Formats: sequence, C-alpha cells, structure tokens
Amino acid sequence: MWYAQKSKQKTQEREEREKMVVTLDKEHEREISRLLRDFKHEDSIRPQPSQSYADPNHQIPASKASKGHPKTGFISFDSPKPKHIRWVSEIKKESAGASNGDAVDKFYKDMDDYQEEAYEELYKREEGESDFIAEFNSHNEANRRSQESLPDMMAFQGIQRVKSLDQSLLDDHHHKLTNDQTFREMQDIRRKLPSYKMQKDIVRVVQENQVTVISGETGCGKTTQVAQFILDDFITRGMGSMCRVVCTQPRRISAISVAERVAEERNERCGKENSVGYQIRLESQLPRKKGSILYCTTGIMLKWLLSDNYLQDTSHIILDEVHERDLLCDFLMVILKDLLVQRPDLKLVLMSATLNAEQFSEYFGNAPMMNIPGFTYPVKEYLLEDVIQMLTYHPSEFHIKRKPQQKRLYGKKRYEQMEEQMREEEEMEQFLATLSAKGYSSDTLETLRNVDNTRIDLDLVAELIRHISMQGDEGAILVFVPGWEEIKTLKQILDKDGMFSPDMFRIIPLHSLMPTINQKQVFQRPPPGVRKIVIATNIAETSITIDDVVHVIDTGKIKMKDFNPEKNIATLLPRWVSRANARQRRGRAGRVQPGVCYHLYTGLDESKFDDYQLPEILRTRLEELCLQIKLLKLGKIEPFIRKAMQVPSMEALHVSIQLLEDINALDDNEDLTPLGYHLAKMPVDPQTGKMILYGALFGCLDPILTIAASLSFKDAFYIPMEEQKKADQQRQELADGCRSDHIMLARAFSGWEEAKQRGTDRHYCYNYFLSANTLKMLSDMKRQFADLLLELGFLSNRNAKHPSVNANSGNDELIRAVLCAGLYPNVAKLRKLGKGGRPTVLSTKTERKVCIHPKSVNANEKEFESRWFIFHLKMKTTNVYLYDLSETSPFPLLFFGGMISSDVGKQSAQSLVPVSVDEWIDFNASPATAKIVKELRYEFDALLEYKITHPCVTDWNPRSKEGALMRAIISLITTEMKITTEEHKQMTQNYDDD
DNA sequence: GAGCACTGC
Repeated sequence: MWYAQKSKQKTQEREEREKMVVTLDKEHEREISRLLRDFKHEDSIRPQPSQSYADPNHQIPASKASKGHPKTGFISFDSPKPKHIRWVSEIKKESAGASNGDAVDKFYKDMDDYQEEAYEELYKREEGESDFIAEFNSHNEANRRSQESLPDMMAFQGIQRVKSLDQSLLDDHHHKLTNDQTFREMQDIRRKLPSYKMQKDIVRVVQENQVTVISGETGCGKTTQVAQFILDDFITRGMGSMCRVVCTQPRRISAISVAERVAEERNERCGKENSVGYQIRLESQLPRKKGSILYCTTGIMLKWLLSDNYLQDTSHIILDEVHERDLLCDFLMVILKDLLVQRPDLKLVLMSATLNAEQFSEYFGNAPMMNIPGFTYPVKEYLLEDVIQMLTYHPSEFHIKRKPQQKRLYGKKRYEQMEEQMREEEEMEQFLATLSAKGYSSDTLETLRNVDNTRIDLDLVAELIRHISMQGDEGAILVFVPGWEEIKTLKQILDKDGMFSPDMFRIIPLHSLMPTINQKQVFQRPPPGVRKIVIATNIAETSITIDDVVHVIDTGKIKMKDFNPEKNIATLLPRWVSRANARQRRGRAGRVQPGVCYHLYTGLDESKFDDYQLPEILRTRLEELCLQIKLLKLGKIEPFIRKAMQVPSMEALHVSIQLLEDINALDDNEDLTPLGYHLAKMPVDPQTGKMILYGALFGCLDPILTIAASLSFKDAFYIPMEEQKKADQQRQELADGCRSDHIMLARAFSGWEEAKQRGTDRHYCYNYFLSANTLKMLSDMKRQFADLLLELGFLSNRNAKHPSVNANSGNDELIRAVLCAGLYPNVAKLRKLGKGGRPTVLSTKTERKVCIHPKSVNANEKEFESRWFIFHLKMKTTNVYLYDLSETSPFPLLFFGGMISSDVGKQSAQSLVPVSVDEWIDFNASPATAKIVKELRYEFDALLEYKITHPCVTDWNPRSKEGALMRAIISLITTEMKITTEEHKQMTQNYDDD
C-alpha cells in the first residue's frame, strides 16, 4: 500500500515536471488582445465579398452568396450552442477569488456568460433560416419520422415502360443473332459455361421470387451470365425498357473487368448508349438508363441510395461475392431487406460461394437457392502430415515445440491451464494414432508431435519448393504467407540457395506495398524451362489472379485487422485461415490444368478452423457506418444495426457513437449535428472530414486535401525490399526536419506536381520510391473533395488551388493546427526520448506505452520542440504503434481539443495556472495567456457554428468581424512553444527513471 | 526497426 502511494506520488511529480508552460510574450499578448478588442467592437459578422478575399478577382457565385447570408432573426436547430467546451473550474470560483491574486480573480470575471454572449452576438441579427438550416432541419425531422412509421409506400411510381425502346431493343437483338458473326461466336463460347445450361431455370426462379440465392464456385460464369440472362429475357419478351440490372462487386477492378468482359460477349463496348457499363469511384462508363446492366462497387450503390431511396430505375439488384462479408455489402443487405417490402416489384439476387448459401437464404426468409456447378480442373490436396512424410523432413531446433510457458497463474486458473494442456496432448495423441493406422511412418509422427504449429517453418517451404521444382509438373508455384516479413525471409532463403539461379527461376514477391505489384512479369508466362515462384500475401487470394499457377503452397496463416472495443484499439495479427480461405487458395492452382495444393497445417489444426473469416462488420470501427445510417434516415443506430446478419457487439457500437459525440458530429440525442451532417456526406472517416472543413476555413486547403487523401486511401510510398534504407532516407529528405509525416506527404505530392510540370515526374517517382498510380488516384480524390466542398458551400470555385482558400497554405504551423483540429482526440505525449538503440516512447490517454512506427519520419528523431503529437492511426501488432505523427505545439490542442478545465486551487509557482484539455493534456499557463485562449476559443466555437450552418468562404478582411477573429486565432495557434533545453534533457533521462 | 486486403454520387 505504502509502495503504491509512493509510486503514485512519484508519477504525479514527474507529470508536473513534464508540463509545458504556455505563456505568450507581452507583445504577442497585446497584439492578440487588440485583435480581440477590435473584433468585439465590430458590428457585423457578415462576410463582405466586395471588399475581401486574398484574390481581388475572386467572386462568390450569387446562389452561394445568398445561401450564406440569411437576413435576420433567430435560428431554431437542435443544439444551438457549441457543447464541446466547458470551463469547469467555475465551481471553485468563490474560494479562488478569496485566496488568489487579482490576476486570477480577473481571469474568471464574467466568464459564465461569455459563451452565451458570444453566440448571441453572432446570431441575433440573423433573420429567417439559411438554406442549409432548412435542409438540415427537414433531414432530422424525416429521420425521426422514419423511426415512427414506415415511409410512404406510394412514393414509388414503378418503372416506366417505353414501347419504342422495347421494339428497338428486340430488333437489335434479332439482328445480332442473325447477322452478327462475332456475336454468334461469342454466343458459342457462352454456351459452354456451366451456368448457360441453367439459363431457363435461373430466369424462371428469379421471375417467380423476390429474392434468389445463387451459389457456385469460380469459373461457373455466374458473375458474367446471370445479369445477361435476366436482361435478354426481358428484351426477347419485348419489355427491355422495364429492365435495369445493377450488379455490385466488392472491388473496383472486378467491376471494370467484368463489365468489359460482358460487353465483349455482346460485341459492344462499355458505356454510352450501350447495354453494359460500370461505375466505380471517380470512374464510370454508364450504359443507357433502361434495358441495361450496370456493374458497380458496393459503395457506389450506397451513395445512390442517398439521392434515391427507392432505387427508382432499378429492376434487379445482384449482390456478387456476398460470402466475402465485407462491411458495405452487409450494410447494403440490411437496407435492401427493408426496401424489398416497399418495392414488391424489385428483384434481388445474391451470389455466393457454395459453402454457406443457406445463411443468406435464411436471412431473406428462406429464399430459394440454386447451385451452379463450377468448372475448374481438379486440384490434389496435401496436408502437413503428407508433406513431412513426402519429404522425410526434420525441422530445425527453432521449430521444435518449446515447453509450454507456464504463466504465473495460481489456484483455479493454474489448474485450468494444466487441464487444457493435457487435453491438447491427448487430442494430438489420438490424431497421431489415426495417422499411424493410415500408414504414416513413425518418423513423421514424431516430427508432428514435436513441431511448433504457431510458427511458420519457411525452411520447410523452401524444401517443398525444391521438391516441386525437381519432381513436380511444369507451371508456376504460388506461396501464400501472412505478411512482409515472411516474404522477405523466404526470398532470402531461396536467393542464398544456389539451386534457384535467375536463369532457371523467376522469384517474385507480391505485397500491396511493394513495387512489384504493378509489374507485368507477375502475369507473364516465363520462357520454357524457367519456373515462376510467386511469394504472396492474401492479395493473390482474390485481387490478383495469376493464370499459370499449378502448385500452391498454403502456410495456413493470414493477417487480419481486428478491433478490440474494450481496449478501444485496432490490431493486426496473424491467425489461422478459415476453410473458405483454404478453398480459395487451393482453387488458385487449377485455373489452366490440374494442380496441386500443399497446406502446411495438420488435419487436426484444420478441424479447428472456422468455416468463414469473421465478417468485417464484427471487426472494425463503426463511426462511418453510424453516420451513414443517420444520413440515410434509417432511424436510431442500435435498432437498425441489430437487423444485420451478424450484429456487432454493443460495446463496439458505443465506442464509435461516443467518438462521434466527442468530435461533435452527433448530439447527445444521437441526432446529426450540423457538422456531422457535412461529415457524413464526405467519402472519408469523420476525423479526416473535419480536417478538410477546417482546411477550407483556414485557407490551407491544398496541402490539407493531399494529407486527407493520403490518410483515407494510402500514402504513395512503395517499400522496396532491397532498398529500404534508401527509401527511409528519401522520406527524411522530403520531411526536411519538419517532424511531421503529414507535412512530408504534402511535400512529396507537391514535389510530384512540380516535377510533372517539368516533365520529370517519372524520375521523381523513381527517386523518392513513389507510386505514380497512387499519386494519380490521390490527385483525383483531391478533385472529388474540392467538388464536394463546392457543393457544400465551403468553396466558391472548384479549383482547390484557388488563392481564396490557400492564403495560408505555406504556413506549416497552421497546417499542424488544422491537423490537430481534425485528428483530435488522437493525441500522444512524449515520455522517453530514444537513446542508445532504445525506442522513443509515448503515451496516449489510454495507453501508457506506445511506440513510433519505424516508417515514420519521427522514428529516429533525436530532438523535438514539443512533447505533444497528433496521429491518425494507432494499431497493435508486435507493439502498439503510432503509424504517422505530427509534432504539435500546445496552442492547437488548447484551441481545437476537447473540454478545457483549470483548477485554480492548485496554482503553481510563478503564478501559473494549470490548464488541461480533456483532463489529461496538462499545461501550466500564465493567467493572461489562459484568458486569451479561453475568450478566443469561445468566439471561435461560435464562429465555427455559424460557418458550419452558413457555409461560405472565409472573409479575411481584418475589418470584418470574421477576418479579425480568424487572424487572432491564427496568430495564437501558430505561436511556437519550444521546450527548453532543460526539459529536453529530462526526457532523455526518463529512461533512467523507471 | 516494421508494413493482410478492400472501399466511397
């Protein structure tokens, strides 16, 4: 007890030492106070377009301008006041007034009413509602109505028939059948597909039932044929105009390639007025509206639902690959299940792998199931026992099972652990007995008894590859491993082995972060006598198909992202594959000829596998899903999500709702706030969305859009296996000491844009290990964000580089502040500085120890100016890592962070006031500085509320209220607060403390 | 000293 107290006291002392002192110098203090004073005396908050903006040519379009400036009157939306800031110390005010000096007394003067006043000041002159508020209020009202009763069933009018189109489609069809040679040749190919024989049955079952489940393995042609059967049936019955088939795909590439394949089968091209097309984010070739098939990603269909709740033009929806159970597809199924009631004419077809078609049928009221036999070559399968027997393999010491580590458990737990261990041993003996009966050698049994099945034995993999190379049929070998590390090690083993010389073997690592991902040699058949060996992650399971694979080696392990709501942390850890994964991996061997698949796990291991991987909805954060539920007016979140095929834990749901409330996207009634309404409309996570809005308001849009695109998609840096050090150096060079991965990203991107202008972009990408494809995608995404901001009213021009929103784009300190505004509450505090090979250690509100991911430009930094960082991604792998960090000064945290509190009773030396954000981000501040922060923050929160409900470009004119306030804020939050040399020394010494 | 894979009018 005594020890615990002592240790607590020590921690408190250290924390006090670690507090940064936040004090403006006198001159700066005066400057900001003057700006604030001016601001208070200014009468109007309204932007004055005629005399403002950085760019003199800038004009607000009339429609937007009028939107932004309602006349006068009071506003009536649900949460009229910003709620996320409270100055809690007011309870202590009385005693504080008595015991502390004038400064502190003054500090609290009038603060009770300050926020109220600031807000009313802004609004009392406004008359009537802005367009945004009207839209917003009617949205929330509709949402409440949808909770009470089903929407108006009569709203859907039915698909309009167009007789002239019916006739022309029919004529066209006949013409092709009789006169089009290519079309007829394609028909012959289609006839050979297993699904073609079932055409009549499929058409009939779909016609007679509202929901149909079609199962079938790869190669049966369900994806390309089923939609065509439906459309052709309508066309030949002379009602082609009544048919619009939409088929969703989980991946962008499959949506395009399937659509192109189908167009080819119909001797057409995708898009224009043709019968087939596709739509994915930022790319589309739309077919005609009626009498056509559209392939799209699941996300696109969700977006349509926003503007068209009934999917008015669609007659048939096909959800493909439902067995993959991705988040969006599961979400879509819940919505469609309800939509089917409102639209009795709508047909839904679910396409799945054979293994669990029943599950989907049950979910949709025992919908009829049909199975299409697959067409693949037979694949011979071996398990670990077979491989060990075949190779008479003896594992190295490293892979021999160690004595199970006895955890220091006592009593019942200890007993349970021992029992568990005995049960496992018994299980193993039984299993070995059955193998023995089947004739496996005692040598094999002994090896199996001793082998450690938690590790992957890459020496065994290498041995197996040697075996296949010498004795197996010709054809490529595909090895599935869980991740980067195994790819690297296996390649090293093979490279060292003289047998795998480059003139005989092509060894290709395949990982989403490696540059090989775009190389053609992955798909090309090597010259005769040369064998291709691909070492891949699960990217080769679904996303990348290599046709000439004959041998598959499946190590049985897969890395999966998971989310632990109790600890509120994401994890990425290897685990056993599911039976579905194993089947899929096996299937990769039989695409061109009979194949072989070696699974490196025993029959006993396999008996414990799950049938399917855990659905994504059970292992991910749910913020975006919650926002979409609200935006789609689907009522309260919990009852809605309970309708899902598999219901996520309420814990996970509450963690997500809490975050949405914390960032002021949902109010405590779980309704969208005005801010949340904007965020829900953006195709990014809510924190990144907030960052984008702040980027626009603070006039540093272009770099912020780059960062937002990078965080929401992926950063454009390759990780080359051979030149990792060099790649790290190049990123350091781009960072140029800014101690921010985010600003480094923005610099890399703008460097690429400049290089493009000079025509040297290829060299630039090569030099900095950048993926041109990813950069192009980021560039397109930025354009999409800008269009969205224009639509929301935060931009007056669709050019995100326009000076009116980039006046401060060169101000890195401001960019850090905007990052902080968006990414909050993802804050970390520096605890120990890396020293002598030991890593830099930080802490967050919930974790005492987190590390900087080695890929970050801050991983090896030896000097910092602040103790505080903001980050986007935290994930637990071998450690808890922060993947990207930006150093940030205290002011942005005080200004954009959560609830501020100050405990006057604990005034410390030099009359400093302790100030903390969300009760853990602690500073000491001079009373005058604290006062400024507080006043300014109230003003800003009121202004923000105003800007969010009256979207328009910021007015930077210093004579306008808005301009003066924004300038004061920027002046404050870009103030650099450096930690002293003494403090720095302490951080290094902390290592010796514990 | 480390990076499964997808997706968004």
